[in-house]
Amino acid sequence: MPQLGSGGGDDLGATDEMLAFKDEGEQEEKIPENAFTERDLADLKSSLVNESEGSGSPAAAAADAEALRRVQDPQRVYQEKLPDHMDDGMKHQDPGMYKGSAYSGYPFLMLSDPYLPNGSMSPLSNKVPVVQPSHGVHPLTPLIPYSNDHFSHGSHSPHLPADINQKQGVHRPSQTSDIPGFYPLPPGGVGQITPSMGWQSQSVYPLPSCGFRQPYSSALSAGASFSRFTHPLMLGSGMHTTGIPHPAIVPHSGKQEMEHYDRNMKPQPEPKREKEAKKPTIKKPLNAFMLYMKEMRAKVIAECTLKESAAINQILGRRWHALSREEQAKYYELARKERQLHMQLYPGWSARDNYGKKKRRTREKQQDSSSGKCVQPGSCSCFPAQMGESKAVVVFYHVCFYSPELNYRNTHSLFFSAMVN
DNA sequence: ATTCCTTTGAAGTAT
DNA sequence: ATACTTCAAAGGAAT
Repeated sequence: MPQLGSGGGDDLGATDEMLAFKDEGEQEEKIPENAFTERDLADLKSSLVNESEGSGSPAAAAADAEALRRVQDPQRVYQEKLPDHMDDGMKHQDPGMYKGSAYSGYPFLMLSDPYLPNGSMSPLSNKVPVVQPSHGVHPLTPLIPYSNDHFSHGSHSPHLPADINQKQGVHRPSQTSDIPGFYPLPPGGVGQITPSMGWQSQSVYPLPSCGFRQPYSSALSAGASFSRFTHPLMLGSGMHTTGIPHPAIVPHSGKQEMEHYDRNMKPQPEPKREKEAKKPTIKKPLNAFMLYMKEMRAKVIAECTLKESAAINQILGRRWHALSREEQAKYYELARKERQLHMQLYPGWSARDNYGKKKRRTREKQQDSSSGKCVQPGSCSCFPAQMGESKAVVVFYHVCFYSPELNYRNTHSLFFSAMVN
């Protein structure tokens, strides 16, 4: 049986990479996993103050921008340094977005230019192992679903094809034979989830925020919450087609549909078409960082007075980078299993299925601002021009820059010319 | 009521 | 092959 972390032939895990961030200036010293540094707080609070103090004046706006830049520098530094510290095969994301700002020292005058495909289920779906899927489990705590006990006792299930074709003609990454090992089916098909042993028993999902106000032990709370807390989604439509509720399945678009599902089977006089349109959405499996956030968010909230998720997430991002390889490996492994389980449960599902379900103003903004084609940064055109009786060589630059810190994109044209007789 | 913000990673699309 | 985009969670803030 394939071993965890063997990596051999595991396409799914191929993208699980470790990050080693050990050389980021001030963060060189490793931040203990459970220690919320005062610097985190200070940074965050100062950033919040800076943001809130902004006024409409240009000077203040500049100050805000600078403050924002300072606050976000750590992340940018990480991004910039990422390639230097990636392990083999590490994917580098959005490098361009975080490259040095074009602001500094700009020497020129600038002329601004204005899972349930068709309801079909794989045969696997009726054979969901009892092992709690990671979706339903607080990923950190228990790790229970992924404990060695579960894996080591698993027998290779004949029900699970080594390679699942998820969509017609679409070859998804091969399911490796270790999947059954992760989610073993007890001999004799005992592994089927019964209505009483489904996702309800797991509380991956956050307790009410007030529950985090007290000193918090993730292991304790998560473990203790197994039977006491039920994810709200599970009350409604978070059901797998097998009848197995799964946190990844949520009503298509939030509360309204939730209400629809919550009304305990009351027949809703809806047009058939509308009903079809409201198929529950199968969420993406959580990646390593998301799993980490789920676990650590509560701690961070408990350790500071911050509530804003954006601020919390900044801290979590920094702490994530401060984790050791081993610590991160734990989450990468969890995430890998999440994906594997997700693939088993929703063989035909694709992340694309959820595309376009979020309306984003930023997307529109970006499209607007980039609608005037962003010329290749640094591109230069040089052409002779006729100016009266003289000729001029005009060098024309289009400089396109984008500042992620300021969420500002602009294209500038600049030129200089030399008269040639 | 809806979207934004903010993070990283996976997976999708576009070139 | 590479670059870029979208979404996953969270919840206060902004629209």
